[in-house]
Amino acid sequence: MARAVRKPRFERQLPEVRRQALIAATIECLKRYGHEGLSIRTISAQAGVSVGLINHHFPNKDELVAAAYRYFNAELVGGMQAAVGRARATPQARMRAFLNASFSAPNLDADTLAVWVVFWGMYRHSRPIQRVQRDTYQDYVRLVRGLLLQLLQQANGRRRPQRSAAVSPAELRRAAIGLTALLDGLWLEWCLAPGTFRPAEAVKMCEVWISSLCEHIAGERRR
Amino acid sequence: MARAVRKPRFERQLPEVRRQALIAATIECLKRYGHEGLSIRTISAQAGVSVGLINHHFPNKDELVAAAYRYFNAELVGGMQAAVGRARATPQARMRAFLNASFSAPNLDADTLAVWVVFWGMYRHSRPIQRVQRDTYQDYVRLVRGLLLQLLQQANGRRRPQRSAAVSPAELRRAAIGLTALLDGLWLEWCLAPGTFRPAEAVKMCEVWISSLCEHIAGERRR
DNA sequence: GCCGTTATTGTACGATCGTTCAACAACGGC
DNA sequence: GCCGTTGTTGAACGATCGTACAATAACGGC
Repeated sequence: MARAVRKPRFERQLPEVRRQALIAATIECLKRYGHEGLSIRTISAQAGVSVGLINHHFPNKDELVAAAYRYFNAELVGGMQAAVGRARATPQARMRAFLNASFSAPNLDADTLAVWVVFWGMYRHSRPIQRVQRDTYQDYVRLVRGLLLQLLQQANGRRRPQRSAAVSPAELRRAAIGLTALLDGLWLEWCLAPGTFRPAEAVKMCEVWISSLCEHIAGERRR
Repeated sequence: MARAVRKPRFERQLPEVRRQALIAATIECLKRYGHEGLSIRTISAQAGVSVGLINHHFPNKDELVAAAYRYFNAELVGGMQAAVGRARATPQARMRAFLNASFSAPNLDADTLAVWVVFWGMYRHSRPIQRVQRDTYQDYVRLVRGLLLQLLQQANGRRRPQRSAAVSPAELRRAAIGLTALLDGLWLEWCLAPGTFRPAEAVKMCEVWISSLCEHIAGERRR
């Protein structure tokens, strides 16, 4: 009888790989069990490792959660940037790609909202979470402002082709605030009650809002 | 020497009074410590009572938290209705009162947002919280739709005074979805970063959005 | 095939959690 | 002033939490 091949009790992984697996397990636990899923034992069971391993790769639980938050943020912003990058190079097409990505999976999902909400709930009392927020939020703001700036400059240029198509920082600021609010609000509403409207309606509402914004700014300029 | 007046070790309260005090303490703990403030010991300390008293007035912690959520919701909706009730009886004045109340204390407050966020985080996994949400959210929706209906009917009536000023349910539905989204989004943004714009700007943005909505609907009708 | 490195395990510890419950005491009724 | 009702206390319980740590074993280098 051939000697049985002894199966290893566990498999060693590169720290980088294991860290990422633990981060993924953390997010999965948040989706499944909400805030109560954020325990060392729940996460390690989800990842298929022992309780002690987490503290070998992360100094403590807060840092693991912060790393998961960082990854979650990066996934969102990265997905958005990629969607915009795949679109045609016109301001309209880029903005439409951004809106479509905002109102489709994996962003438009009740599980995803649940994860965000738990992270937000920690924001005020967790230093690591605050650090991640500060680092990553700027990327998102830059993306939105960039898309809006292109659109507004074009709208200005069409109305006043002979002059500079500059858009004032104040105008851009207000436009970004408004669009972000409408976007987040619609996204929130849909995730909380998915049946009440279709994602395409949300995209349409944002586009209507943007176009009326372009007209308004151009109108102000002509005075 | 006069006999010292023995000070009572504690004061008995009517169950109604004590329950309300425990609810207030729960909300206060949420404001101060976030999700981690939601422990029996933290809450009882905040209320100045012993750990055992909570389970004398509430069957368990979840029911106390749900009662706090119910109270928090009722405070919001009640405050809004009162603000609208104090306004002049014109649709514009009522809507403006609603918007002003939305973008001022106690609603527009980072502490308040923190409390909401913790409640939202429990929504998917706590039956009692779901029950409260179902009971109270309808009141808010009814208020917003009522205010919008008045405005839209008036806008319709002015454009077509000779005919019925009816507003289709589909139009009202879309209007309510959009206004709620813009409102919530702006409210969220302000609470997260209070410095970026003034509350009055938020009110103005909502009013601009509503007026363009009125024009749009009236325009559709004229075709 | 042995060895050193280190990823991994699993027990153990102290703290804190929600809940229970017997004892206590405040206060109204008489 | 005594009594019954019951709001209130605080110790105790078992469960679960995050973390520490010594033992283990997988795997690459030689």
